Amino acid sequence: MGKLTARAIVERALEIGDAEGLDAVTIRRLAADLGVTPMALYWHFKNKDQLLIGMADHLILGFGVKGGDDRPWRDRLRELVEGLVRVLRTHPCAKNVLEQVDQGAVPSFLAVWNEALGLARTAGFTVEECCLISKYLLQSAISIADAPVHFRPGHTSEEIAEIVRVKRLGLQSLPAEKYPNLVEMAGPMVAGMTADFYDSFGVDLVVSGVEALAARR
Amino acid sequence: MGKLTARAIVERALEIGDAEGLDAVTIRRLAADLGVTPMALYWHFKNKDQLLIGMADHLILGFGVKGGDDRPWRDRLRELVEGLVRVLRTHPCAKNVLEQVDQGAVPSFLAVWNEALGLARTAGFTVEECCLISKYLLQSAISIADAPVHFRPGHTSEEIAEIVRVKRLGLQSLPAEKYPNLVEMAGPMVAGMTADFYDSFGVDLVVSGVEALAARR
DNA sequence: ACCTGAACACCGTTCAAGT
DNA sequence: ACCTGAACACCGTTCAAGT
Repeated sequence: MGKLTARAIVERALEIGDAEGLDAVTIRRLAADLGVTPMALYWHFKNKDQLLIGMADHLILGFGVKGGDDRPWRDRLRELVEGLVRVLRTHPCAKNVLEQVDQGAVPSFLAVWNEALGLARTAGFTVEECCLISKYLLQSAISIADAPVHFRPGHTSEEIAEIVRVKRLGLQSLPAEKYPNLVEMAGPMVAGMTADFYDSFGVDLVVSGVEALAARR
Repeated sequence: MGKLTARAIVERALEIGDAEGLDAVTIRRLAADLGVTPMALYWHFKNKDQLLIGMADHLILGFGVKGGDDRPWRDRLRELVEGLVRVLRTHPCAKNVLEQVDQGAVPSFLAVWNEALGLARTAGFTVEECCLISKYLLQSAISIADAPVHFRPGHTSEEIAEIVRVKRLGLQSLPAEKYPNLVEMAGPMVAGMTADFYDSFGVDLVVSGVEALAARR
């Protein structure tokens, strides 16, 4: 039968987190799902923080950083952000996991960070600027990947439609004289767009900022 | 004596969160600090989520959104992001609070969001683009405001120096062949920079992206 | 209106013990 | 090496009751 391994634990934890939210990922609940005592998990992970780090690492491992090639840094930067967004997008709880974790303790995240640093460096920025830019790039990818309600798996389309409806009503019932733009754009705001739009326009937005500053020096 | 009011509760909660981290903000701990029974808080806030919303609202209330004036949207956009960053910077737990909260339930946050939407609209973006851009702008401001260790109040400079030292060692002891850039730049990476650098360069980065895309249409 | 007391169902985690 | 059992110190929250 499925042996209790660190990997199996992490994967089950991600399933729960994706389907029911990260709050549902509890040592006790997770153990019950795995048919095991809560304490059994402590043999594989020192504590819950380490489990979360394991989850974060597993998330990003799906995105293998391909090291140096000889294309211009703009292309490689765009590819990095696009790839990261695409991978994170497959897990609804990705943003939550990465927020709760000490990112410096996640090996696969460090690999991406290292790559971003290198790219910024070859773009000609100062060391301090590279630090800020690399952090900013990863953070932006995470927030862009944090999809609106629609893409969540594990929900029927009726459930999703209902969630969207409630959210839209919430915005539309706001005082229109205080938040005119929000009320007016409530529909599109809440509707979310296709993942493609997010990927291309969102990534454009982030990458363009870096390119603009690079061109300015 | 200081009466128990929603405002007093929120302010005490923010003090605890800033000084000891948001995890330390617990209904029971907060009540104890206020010299009151845990249940007393439930009269003023329906549950802990509402308390967090109150905290988030209090954070951003310090930043009054000044509505329409006639300057070009670029200037107003930059001012918006700068102002938001500056206000959030005063509270170490700001990012954490805003992450945990349903931002659509925070009135003062909605006001900023509404303003950002309007600015994006006058910049000539489509409705969908405005939605993405406004979310992105606020999210970026939050992440830029999330200062490196240095600015934290409530710590002596020795304590801060120690924290930085540990963090730097953590990076430097990484395998240099796997994360060459991280190891090399560990110093500046962890050192953090002056708030001014963050404010100007960070805000530049974000705003430049929007400007570049606006110019492209 | 505003607060307390006692209770409930949950947490993460430790520690000794089993195989 | 890998897992269990019992216990500890915490949570958020409800509900009835006090003033």
